[in-house]
Amino acid sequence: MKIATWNVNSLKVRLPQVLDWLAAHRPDAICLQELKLEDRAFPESEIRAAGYHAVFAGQKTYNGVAILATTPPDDVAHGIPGFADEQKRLIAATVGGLRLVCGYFPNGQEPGSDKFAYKLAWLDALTHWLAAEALPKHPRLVLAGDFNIAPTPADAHPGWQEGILVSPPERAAFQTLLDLGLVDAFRLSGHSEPVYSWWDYRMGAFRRNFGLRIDHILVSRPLQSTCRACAVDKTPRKLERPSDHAPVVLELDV
DNA sequence: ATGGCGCATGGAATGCGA
Repeated sequence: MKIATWNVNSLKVRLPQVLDWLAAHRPDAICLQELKLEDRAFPESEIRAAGYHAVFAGQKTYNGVAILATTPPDDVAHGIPGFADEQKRLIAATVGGLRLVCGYFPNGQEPGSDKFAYKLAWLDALTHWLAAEALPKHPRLVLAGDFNIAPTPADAHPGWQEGILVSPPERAAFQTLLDLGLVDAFRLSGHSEPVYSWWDYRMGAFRRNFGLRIDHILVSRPLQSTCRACAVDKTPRKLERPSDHAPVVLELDV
């Protein structure tokens, strides 16, 4: 099985690139973030024509998440139960016997800000829901998405080693997710070169590889031994009008 | 690196992302 995640930064703008990428890579499922469109504007027919079923939770202008799969996603759930939130940042569904949780984690703006507090509260709610409900109910679980956290210094360019996305509280929250028994699939294989999944549009960041690895696929422990390969596909980032994020792809022997 | 980009809204200038 092949599972991907991609923050597309507007599905309206990126739809042709998404359809091209799906045709080229044929993942069994893909988690999308930052749709930036309302549900009534979701391009369901185009995606269906490409051979994918879609479940989604969108809103105007910001956020929005979706799961696309070659088989119909089952048992669909929206949001973090018990965490009142108008921002559409989480959708979960069962695909091919795996529980997929697709998240667009808050950015946090800057440590100490209100948005940073929201980010930590969101992470705390996610962690408690995974521990108390999702993981016990679904031992074979995949948590994929734009985490907006570079977990270790190796996941951030040497010039970005403090501040938002790399701060100690954010990294502690990421570690708490790992402590639930989740495994960063990318880290299961060795990487000698730095690998990033996001580069700022400005200042030639992509050209200079001034990036961060903030898009992740975490798998529950029962799935760990099935992980064959996990990689970032930088190709779409080189296109005209790219998303600032690249897709991350995990191949599992399931 | 934060200015400089890109997207959405709305129809210019601003908020936001990371």
